[in-house]
Amino acid sequence: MTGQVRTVDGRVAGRRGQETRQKLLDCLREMLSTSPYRDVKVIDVARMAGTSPATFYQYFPDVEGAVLEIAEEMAEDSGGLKELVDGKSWAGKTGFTTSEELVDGFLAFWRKNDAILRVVTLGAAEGDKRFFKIRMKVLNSVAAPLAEAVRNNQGKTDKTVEASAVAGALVSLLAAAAEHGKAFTSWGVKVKDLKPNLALQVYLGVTGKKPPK
Amino acid sequence: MTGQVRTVDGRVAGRRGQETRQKLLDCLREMLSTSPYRDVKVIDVARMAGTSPATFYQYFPDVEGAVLEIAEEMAEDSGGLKELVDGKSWAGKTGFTTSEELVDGFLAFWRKNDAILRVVTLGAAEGDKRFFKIRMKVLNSVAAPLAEAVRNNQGKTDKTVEASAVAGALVSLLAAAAEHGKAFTSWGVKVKDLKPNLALQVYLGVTGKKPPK
DNA sequence: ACTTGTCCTGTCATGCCGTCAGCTTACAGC
DNA sequence: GCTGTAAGCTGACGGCATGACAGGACAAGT
Repeated sequence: MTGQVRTVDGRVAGRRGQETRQKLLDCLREMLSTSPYRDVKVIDVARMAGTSPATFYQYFPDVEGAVLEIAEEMAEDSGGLKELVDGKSWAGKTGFTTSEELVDGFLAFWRKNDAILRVVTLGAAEGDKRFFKIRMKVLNSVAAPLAEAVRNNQGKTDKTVEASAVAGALVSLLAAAAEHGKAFTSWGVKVKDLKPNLALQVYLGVTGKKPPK
Repeated sequence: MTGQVRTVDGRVAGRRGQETRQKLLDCLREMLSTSPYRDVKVIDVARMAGTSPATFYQYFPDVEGAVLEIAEEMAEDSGGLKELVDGKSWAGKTGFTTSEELVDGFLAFWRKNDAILRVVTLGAAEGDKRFFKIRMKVLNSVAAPLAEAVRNNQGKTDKTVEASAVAGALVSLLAAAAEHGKAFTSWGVKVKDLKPNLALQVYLGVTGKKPPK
């Protein structure tokens, strides 16, 4: 699908070129997690990678372009989140374990990619379609199978559109908790209680029942 | 409380100075809602205000400093959100109306200030304490009275800490919906259904019961 | 050794950042 | 009206980031 990796001016990148390119992406990633997005400069990334700004511009149109690259890579990676829901049981105690593992996995994924996800979230909020699409891909990797679970476990009274809405709300809540965990602790939620609380919310949303003790 | 407005180098600002300062803030606000945060430049703000970059630096240390100013102003303004909850009844149909009006008011506030709130949210996520504090002030203007409502309307079994947690989760959901409304519509939630759905969630969270039809 | 195509950097023009000295304006005291 | 003082603003400057280009370094094949 992707064809070959190409430079900005259309040349195909060879082995050495791809290494340099990757190194730049890695350094940018590192940079994003240590500096505010607004302060990330091409020259700093290039320096960190032991190369020159000109080299950076051979492979990426600008910082945003390179960020999109990283974000797309992460979005691919987010496909693995599906396995946290797909084919899992939501019955009784097993169901609550499913919920706990989902919360755990989701938060872990977010924490691992928090720097890049911050930028993606900002871009999406600013109305950039490319970032929006990437964000939806990540959220949908959980929301889609979760909606399916809701459909299978909720009563038959609700319409199909409700299931997606419930799943969306739950995923939004998880994302908010992952991105602003500190807000919850300042609301009196102890760090160790955050995951159980979220797991409870998810279980309630999917099954509509209180979990077994 | 605030004392006088001062320039960066310590002079007190007079009438004309305050006007210029305010004009710069207004233009920055405008700028933020039309350009990505990363691309907002001092020189553009100054040009738009019909002044020079040097003047900008007389009143603000940098773009971030000016943004903080706007954000603090907005945080003050957010105090009005309290009235959406304080002294309202959560009983029966009236209760659901309370919930609807809360959702409506919150979303309206967020929409009105969405540009600055995006930046505040980013800053908070990046770990900046000043932005975090401002964000908490906005969220708490709803979360605090909402927690009180939860305590008054939920059963007596739950501990006090739970009420804050529930209120926090609800407010987080509202913020997510306000900031990423498009995500919900792409999950099949029609624009006109978003507010009723949120109102339902809030009502459920506060009272623990389904609303009367 | 020579050729070819990839890869990187030195250099340059441009433009923004952030600071300073110094000019203008407002105003209070006389 | 004159003058001193502080407020208000800007031109100009060194410094740095951006983005483009030409040309040198390098690897691989002939």
